[in-house]
Amino acid sequence: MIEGLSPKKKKLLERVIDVAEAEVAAHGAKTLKARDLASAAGVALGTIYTVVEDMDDVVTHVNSRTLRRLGAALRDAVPPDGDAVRAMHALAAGYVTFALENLNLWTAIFTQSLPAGKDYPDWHKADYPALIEQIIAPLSELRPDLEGEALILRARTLFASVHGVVSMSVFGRFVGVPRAQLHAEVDALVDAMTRGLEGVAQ
Amino acid sequence: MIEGLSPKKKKLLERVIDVAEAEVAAHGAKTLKARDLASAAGVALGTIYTVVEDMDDVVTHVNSRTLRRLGAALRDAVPPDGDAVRAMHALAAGYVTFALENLNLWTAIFTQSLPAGKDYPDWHKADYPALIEQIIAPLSELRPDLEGEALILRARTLFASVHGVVSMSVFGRFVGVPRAQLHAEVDALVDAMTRGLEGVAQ
DNA sequence: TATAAAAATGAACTTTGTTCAAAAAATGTG
DNA sequence: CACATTTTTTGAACAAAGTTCATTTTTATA
Repeated sequence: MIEGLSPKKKKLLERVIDVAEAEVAAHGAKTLKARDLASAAGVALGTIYTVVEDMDDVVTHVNSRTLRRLGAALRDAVPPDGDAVRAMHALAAGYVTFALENLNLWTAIFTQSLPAGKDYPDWHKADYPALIEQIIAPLSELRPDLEGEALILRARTLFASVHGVVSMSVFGRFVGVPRAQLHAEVDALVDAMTRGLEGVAQ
Repeated sequence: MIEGLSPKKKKLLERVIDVAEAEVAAHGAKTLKARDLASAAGVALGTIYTVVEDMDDVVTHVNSRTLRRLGAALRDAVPPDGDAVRAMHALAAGYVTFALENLNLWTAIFTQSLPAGKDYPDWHKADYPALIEQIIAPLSELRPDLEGEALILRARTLFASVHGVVSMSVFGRFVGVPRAQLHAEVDALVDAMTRGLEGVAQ
């Protein structure tokens, strides 16, 4: 990522990501253009290719930033004193709020796709766990019988279901929950999941 | 869509969509190329623009087809004699199976996005309800207290949550449920939602 | 058959990502 | 400091790819 970059190049990379982030936040990842990046960063077209592999790489950097901010938001969301159910609701609400307040950046995370054969770099994958990390503790409390793999698996299901509701709503097409009812419906989902999880065998 | 098209053009449009569908199924929507479409359909480059607005229009046609096939699959999935819980599980399983058996086509539905300002045509939007239509009846049975808007709202939440789990798993990145456990986790989700829905006030 | 309308064509234009030989700047050395 | 060497920057050039449209070809009609 920033491995063997000189301080100067590091600065340039940061500047390029700054500019890209602003553009994605304003208009989405689809309208990112190499020429715009270059001129906004104050360098010639070819120069950005000395700190970045290609345009996907730029978006991946932006997405890593967003994932880290999302991770921090979720860490801050869960109250230190509440019980597990409270924590779950706080996390879900935090996720909804982050998505709504970072619409384009949040969307960019989940709509990028690399050409066949290319894989995401490790430094980017390292940011994925932020999505479910905070869920595991309260879930483990609600389901003391789940451990290790099974616990993580259920945390993933829980996250993905909430993500789906938010995603469908934000996406706007199809049959998403209207924005106004999003928080309420996600709460209902978390309630249902929590109770369901308590009562379900296995 | 096919409004005022001559029989000849209708044939051509069908051929173009056939070719596009095959390409999307094989390699995804990202690699669709106008020149490939034209040569595979046996016409010159410019000719496809006499039956199609642009490349997004082509993908939208393919997606409408897939939505209609998905709708049919879901209609066929629910057993005529089972109870509501059975129906829910059958629908969820049908959705998972369809997604897995139509990976690229199913993905194309949810990853397309039009440039700012453009909206999807009505003939495409008409295919959206297929996603939740079948859910409403069994849900109404499980929640006789929900009617009209509230019932539909909850159906959307239910669909979106299942979709999220499938989507995260198929997407492969992030923290999705491994393919092997997908059916089981979706079942668990539906169980939880069903029980939760039964017990939750409002 | 001659004329008009419809359809098909593909060259040309546009936009965009990416490369790379050349120029410029920075760094090191005697 | 002058020169050589390395590093960095540059932007013209190239390669897709989508889209348009004047021209040609085909079809329909009188």
